[in-house]
Order: sequence, then structure tokens, then C-alpha cells
Amino acid sequence: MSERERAQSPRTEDLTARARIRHAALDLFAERGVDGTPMRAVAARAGVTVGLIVHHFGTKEALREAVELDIVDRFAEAIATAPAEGSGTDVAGARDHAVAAMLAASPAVVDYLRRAVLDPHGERGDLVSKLSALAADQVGGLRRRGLASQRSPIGEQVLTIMIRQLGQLFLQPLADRIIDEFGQSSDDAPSPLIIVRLENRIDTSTSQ
Amino acid sequence: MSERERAQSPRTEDLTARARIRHAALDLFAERGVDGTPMRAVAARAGVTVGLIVHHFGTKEALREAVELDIVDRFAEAIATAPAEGSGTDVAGARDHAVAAMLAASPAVVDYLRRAVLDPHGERGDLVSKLSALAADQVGGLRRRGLASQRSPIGEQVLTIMIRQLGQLFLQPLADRIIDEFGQSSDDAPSPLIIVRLENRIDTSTSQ
DNA sequence: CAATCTACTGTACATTCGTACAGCACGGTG
DNA sequence: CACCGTGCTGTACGAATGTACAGTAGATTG
Repeated sequence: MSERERAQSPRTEDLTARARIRHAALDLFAERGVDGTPMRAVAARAGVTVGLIVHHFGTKEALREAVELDIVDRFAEAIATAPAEGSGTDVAGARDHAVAAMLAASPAVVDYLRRAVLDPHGERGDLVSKLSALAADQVGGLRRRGLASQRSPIGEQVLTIMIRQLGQLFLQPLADRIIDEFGQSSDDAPSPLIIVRLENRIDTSTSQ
Repeated sequence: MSERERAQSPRTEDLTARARIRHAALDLFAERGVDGTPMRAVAARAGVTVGLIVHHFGTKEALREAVELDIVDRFAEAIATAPAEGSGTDVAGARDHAVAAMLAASPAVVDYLRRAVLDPHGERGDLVSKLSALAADQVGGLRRRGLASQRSPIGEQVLTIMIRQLGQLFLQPLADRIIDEFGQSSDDAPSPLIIVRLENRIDTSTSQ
């Protein structure tokens, strides 16, 4: 479980079979969903046999877990690359930027996240929980350094970070699909940008 | 294929077996996904045997198709109940409200839609296309009566309608999940409201 | 009554899936 | 050399799943 295998050049050929399996699983899980991708497909994509997947991960569920831990790692690494200097807004902005760049560079992560978030799934050891914990750590660190407000509850700040980051990414494919349905406008005009905003609910009963 | 079976009281007992199957399928598809629900589960929920499902729908894929057509029907009926009088904003608002009420009354539709949106599912007349066509018809009707602007492309207006309606519904469970992770704040404060907005993209390269 | 159509049941079958397992090559260590 | 751990292959198997099909009861029609 030492996971020494993270070189800086993730060229598919050079990777350990274990890493190749994990990458293939991420790609396929993102594309077809976890339940929609047989282990045999992962094996084929990774250039190994099914037996090896079992040998390394034991269970499909464990493979999924490894994929999710890898995703959390990518978030943590992206945050770590961002400079932690300046005002609270500076730091938060730099981290937002770093995470956005990482997500833009690996669409499979976005696709997997979209499925993981939209599927209630088995609710245990969830990716959402892990990412929330990561974001909470982040917010907690900023607070301890006096760079984040202590007024609003921490859950709300985490929520803002995650929803704003992920909301747009999740909704964009739906928007693109709809735009595609009316093809004539896709050439001249750029697709509209989706803005996700959070608002403190004043009254829960009125106006849906 | 005459589908006489839509009484005004959808009490489960009174429905045709065919309708009961369709409803059970919608519920289970929404809850566990199409691939995640065996036909045997649908049969059990509907109180029939698997053979009858095959007898009525032929194929699981055809059953899914029937479920989706039913969903489109619900949208169309909701829109039809809204008063079509007053200014364009009035009409559009009334229809938005009617659809929102219908979605609030049947969460299974929302859940199914959430899943349907993220599964491209093979291009064919899928649910997003059908709903887009419905929304386009609606916008077209308003335009013909001079109640909707003819300036912006029709795809954009459809996009606004659908994204604003569905975006909030899709993101809300994610928000609730995150709030739940930090349980202490869920008691006193109501969960924040998610606002989805569309903005014409001025420059695609800057920021994010 | 005979014939037929329809809603419906229960079984059977081929396929696909996750997983278990026996075995092979090979490199390091006593 | 013998031993063993490790990465890896290929086969096999039980469980689950979609679908085909034969058959039954009851209402309708000639």
C-alpha cells in the first residue's frame, strides 16, 4: 500500500500495471459509469487480464475506491501547487484557479465526479464526503491563519467552494446538448456560460 | 397503443397493469438507474410477473422509452394547465410555475431526469431531445403570438428555460449532501438556495 | 358451442458478470 | 542450488439478468 508509483510523466506506457489499471478504470467509469463497465473492459483497456485486476485490487468495489482516492489526491495536489501568499481572497482565488486548471486538464475526473455526485449510490465512504473533508481542511487552515471569515458556518463555506466549482462543470454538458439540438446557432455564437450562485434562503415556504 | 388508461386519480390500485408497470419502472429507474434495476424488480414492485412486462413492452429498452414518453407527457400536461393569458412574462411565469409544481410533486421525475441527462445513451430520440423539442414548441408558440422576443436564437431561450428549471433541482441534492456532512448547522439554518443563471459569454479565454 | 383474442403466469436458456483459483516466469535471498 | 514472494495469465464457476416461449383463464365473437 506504499504507492511509490507517481512519477511526474504519466505517459501511459511507463506506468505500473497497477497505475494503468487505475487510469483505465477512471476513464471507463467516467465514460460509462461504474456499473456500466465490466472489469473485463478495464482489463482490455489497461492491456492486462482480469485476474491481474483482482490480484491488485481484490474487488471491483476496491478498485472504485482506489480510483476515488486517486481523484482526491489530484485535488489535494492541485491545491498544493497554488501559492499560499497574499490576502485570503488571493489564496482562495489561486486555489480555485489551480483546481479549475486540473479539472480542465482531466475531463475524466469531471465526468466521474458528475456521476458520483448525481448517483446517491451506496452512501458509504463517499467521494463527496472525502472532497468535503478536503475542502473543510482547506477552509479550516485559512481560518486558523485569519484568512477566512469565521462568521458563517464552515459547512456553508465548503458548500460555496464546491458548488460553484462543480455546478458549472456539471451543467455545462446539458447546456451543450441542448445547444446542439438547435445546431444553427452553435457556429456564430459561443455557448452561454453557466453561473451557479448560492443564496441564503429567506423563507422556505414561498414560491417553490 | 391507444393508451386510454389515464384516469384522474392515479391511485396505484386502480391502474392498469401496464400503467402500474410503467410507474414502478419510473420509480425504480429514478432510484437505482435503468441498468441498476432488473426487470424482476420492476415486476415485483408492480405486483406482476416478468413475463407480463415482456408481453406489454417487449423489451427493457422499450419500457424505458415508455417511461420517458410518460415523463414528456407530464411536462406537456403541466404546461397545458397553466393559464395562457397576459403578457409574455405572465405566460412564461405561469408555465414555469406549473412545471415546477409538477416536478415538486413527483420527485421520481426529477431523479430520472438527473440520470438521463448525464448518460448520453446513444443519440437516439432521447429524453433531452424530446424535452428540448417540447420547450421549442412552447417558445415558438409564444413567438407567434408576439409574446416572446424574436431577437435571440430560439435555442438560447430553450436553454434558459431548461437549465434554470433543472439546474437548481440537479444541484440541490449535492448541496444537501454537503450540508449534511457538517450536521451541526442543519438544524438552525435553512439550507442555502441554489441559483442557476445564464450569461452570454463575452470572452472564452479569460478566467477559468 | 367453437374459435379466437387478450391479459397473464411460470419456466427455461443463453449470456454476462464478478470472483476464485491453479499455475507460470522470474528475481532476490538463504 | 533450493526456496519463496510477486507480478501475471487463463480457466472455471455460480449468480444474476434479459428474453423467448409454452401454456392457462376469461371474455368476446362467429
